[in-house]
Amino acid sequence: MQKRGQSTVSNIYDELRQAIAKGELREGEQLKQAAIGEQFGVSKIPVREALTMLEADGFVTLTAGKGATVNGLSAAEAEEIYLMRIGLEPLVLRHSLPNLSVIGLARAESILHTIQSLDDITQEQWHMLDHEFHTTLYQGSPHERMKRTVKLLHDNLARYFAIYKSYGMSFRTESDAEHRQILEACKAKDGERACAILNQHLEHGSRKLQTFLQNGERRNE
Amino acid sequence: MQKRGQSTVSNIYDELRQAIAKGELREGEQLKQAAIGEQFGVSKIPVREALTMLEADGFVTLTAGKGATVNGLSAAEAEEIYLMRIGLEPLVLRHSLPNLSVIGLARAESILHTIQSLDDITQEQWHMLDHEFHTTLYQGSPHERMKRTVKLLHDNLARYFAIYKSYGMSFRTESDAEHRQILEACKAKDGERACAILNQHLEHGSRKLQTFLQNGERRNE
DNA sequence: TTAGGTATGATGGTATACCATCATACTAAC
DNA sequence: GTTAGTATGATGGTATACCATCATACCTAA
Repeated sequence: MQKRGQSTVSNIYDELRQAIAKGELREGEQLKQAAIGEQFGVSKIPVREALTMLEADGFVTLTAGKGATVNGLSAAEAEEIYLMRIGLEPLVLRHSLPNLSVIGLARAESILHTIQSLDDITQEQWHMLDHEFHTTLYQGSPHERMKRTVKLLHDNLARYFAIYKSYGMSFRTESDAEHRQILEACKAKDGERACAILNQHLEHGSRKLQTFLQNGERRNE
Repeated sequence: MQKRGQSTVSNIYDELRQAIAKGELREGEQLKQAAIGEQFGVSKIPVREALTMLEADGFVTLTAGKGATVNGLSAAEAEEIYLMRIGLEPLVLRHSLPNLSVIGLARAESILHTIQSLDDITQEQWHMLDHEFHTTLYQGSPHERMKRTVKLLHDNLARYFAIYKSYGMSFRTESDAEHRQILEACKAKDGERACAILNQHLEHGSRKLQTFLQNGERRNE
């Protein structure tokens, strides 16, 4: 029953979350406890706990007597998530910067290199590396709660990135350029500047996503 | 967070959260599922779900094989919560302001009157009214996710306010004065100014709480 | 033919039961 | 007397079982 180290519940949680992020589970789809339990070879109990956690994290909605349904996506929600990122991430970065080690900066740099060296990169990979880059810069911050919230926001955004065939190469190059600028400011320990660019970076990301959400070609439908 | 009707689970969740907020359950205390279940006349299953939610909301920690323990309080966490409020609430207020109805403003004003008219007010009452005031001003915002997060932050802060015999009348009067200034700026639809004062208001709140956490007299211990 | 009601099946919610694990205490041996 | 090992009880985790509720489809009656 017990998979080494990881608990049953978090396994189910991870699998379901990935399935939702990848769009394998469509919006509005009902998640049936018995079916999921059978799929994982467990009973409904751990499934219910995983669903409860998914609700807390904003991926599904539990309605009494009707079970869990996958939350829908909307341009408004995407904008809101970016707004929260704008509110929180510059603060995290600013508090992280003084404690950011040379090693951390080097790791961030290597992530940027990885992104640029990979010519043919999937949307998923790119988004993961993007997340990794930001997270690395935040590692100096002692604010675990904020970082957890930020991670959740990134995870929720992943769904939006996933539903597009191509997110536009132009966006990526612009984004990567901003990443580099942020990194340079961090190296120079210029918190003011780093935050300003990060802010801009997020504003740009938000706007780009909005235009895609209005004009872009959906992957599923 | 979780509404899910007035189900058994949310009842347990609410009761436990209140008990934690009031300090009836001390930090580090182990929450035994069987005992809680018996107390509510239910089995462990709904209790476990309530505990899962409490963990998601930051009140307890679930460790595999050891159950749930009440999270500790720390000056660092209090500061972090205020930092998140500073990051988020001005944004919410700014987006709420254009949609804020006259009725909403009137309600906020009446809350201020209530606070000032009540001479002998408990810490709990004051904190609830404070929360109510802020929430009312945010009601014009369409950003449900942000508002949910902000509410969580307020709820977590409630624990810190609860552990002190008196939170200091001087703080309250200063805070109330700032409330009024915020309200006036909102009435004038001056978002810039309202946000600036709100920011200051939160900074002050954070600093006051910090000094109390370092010097204040604990209620329990 | 249509509408309404009932029956049946599916699904969610919760209690009971069982097992694994951890902590604690007691006993035995050095 | 102290320490280590084992046994027992407490507790958490999960499966099974049962019940309530909701949806759907079929049947009956107007």
